[in-house]
Amino acid sequence: MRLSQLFTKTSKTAPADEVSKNAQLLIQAGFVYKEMAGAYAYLPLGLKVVENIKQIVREEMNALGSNELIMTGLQRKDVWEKTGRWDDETVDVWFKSKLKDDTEVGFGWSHEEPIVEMLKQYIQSYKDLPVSVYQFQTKLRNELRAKSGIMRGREFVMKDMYSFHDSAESLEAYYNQSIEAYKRVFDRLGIGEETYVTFASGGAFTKFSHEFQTICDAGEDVIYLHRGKNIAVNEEVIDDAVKELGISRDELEKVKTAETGNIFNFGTQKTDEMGLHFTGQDGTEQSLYIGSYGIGITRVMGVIVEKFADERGIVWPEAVAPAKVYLARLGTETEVVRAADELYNELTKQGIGVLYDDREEARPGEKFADADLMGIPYRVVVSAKTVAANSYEIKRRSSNTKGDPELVNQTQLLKIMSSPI
RNA sequence: CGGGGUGUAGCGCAGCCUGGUAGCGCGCCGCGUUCGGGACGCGGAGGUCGUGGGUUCAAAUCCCGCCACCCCGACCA
Repeated sequence: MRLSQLFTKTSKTAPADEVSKNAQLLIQAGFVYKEMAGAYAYLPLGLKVVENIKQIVREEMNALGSNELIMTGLQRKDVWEKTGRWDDETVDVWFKSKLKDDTEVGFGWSHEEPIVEMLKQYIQSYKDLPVSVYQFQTKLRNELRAKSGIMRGREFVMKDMYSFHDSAESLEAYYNQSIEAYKRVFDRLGIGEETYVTFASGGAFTKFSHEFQTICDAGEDVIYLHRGKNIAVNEEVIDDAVKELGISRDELEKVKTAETGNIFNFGTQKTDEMGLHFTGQDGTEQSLYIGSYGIGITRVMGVIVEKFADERGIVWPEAVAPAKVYLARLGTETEVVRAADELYNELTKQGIGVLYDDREEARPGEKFADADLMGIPYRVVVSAKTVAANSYEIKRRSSNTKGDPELVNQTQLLKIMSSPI
């Protein structure tokens, strides 16, 4: 992508009405636009990040044998009434409206009930099971108060997966597989080491559910952590968990975290309430077991910004960055332009994402500052100097890599660029 | 939803206390000089001062209502 064609601009000043680091930087760098409190539009660069995160999640969900689909934003009242969750007293985040003929409809804050209802049409026999489906959906929740930028909004993108089984054992096996899949997701997103499978309140069927909690000061949760034993417990169930797991509270470290994912065993309650059954091998009607598995896509994006940003701006892990390299062209001399264009074409041809700063009016300092603010992993400079030396200058963005920019030839550059993430 | 704070140019702000021609920086447009870490000079454009009402000869400024945004708390199957 050429910056000269990108309509967004960076700003030297952070927006005054945002306090959270993620919203400030994402707005400053032109990744998101705030439409209203708790609702952000994703601009080209921000959208690229969202899509990169989604793609990683998609690959891992597909590897679990799950089927991607997309449910509707508008939802039926009667479907939710079956489980008593249409009631505003029970679910206090509903956005509701009416059709022209006065039929009440809800805006999807979750999709469990509609998916169960939908699957009644397709699941009748044990031969149809197990089934796993997932989607990336914009969830709409009428939160009393939006906060923390894109980490806690009224409109956000979530991956939600649901699995359906003919036995508790089948569900449990899949549940455990999904834990491993989630770990791979967070590893690939670059926050695996800081994300803990955490015991949390379970609900009707199991004593505990599992949350994926990422250490983050801007998060809303508090967990108790034993890094050595890799045990994490949400504050809300700490007393129960200490008893259950036979650990002492004193050996646990208290840390602030953001809930980036959660998985939940529903047992058969919801399918029974909604009348989703199957015929077993013995010809009798039996109850289905459901698991539900969420990952907050846009929240993950916010957490990544919060965790890695430094005083110069965002620092994206390579796997989610909107581009792998920021190509800064300094100068407008014919040979400089030619060299930069050629490199841009070559990198693009090789499938390497490039943000090409071909702006004629921007001075070097401005380009460097933008490269830093946008958090692109590599910065490559093409200038009269580098052309004369028949080389390119390359520098990593990440704050933990020290050292000045180095000059490399095209072969070396391409080798670095195509190296595994 | 309770408490607190803030709304003035695209962005960041001053002006309000003490009413009297709406200002600064960044950004934007034009010309010139510059050109490796957000350059400089000259010229220029851009404003329902959140909104509705009230007081006054006169309101960005004083009073009342409303709206929006932010923070703390509560809430977060």
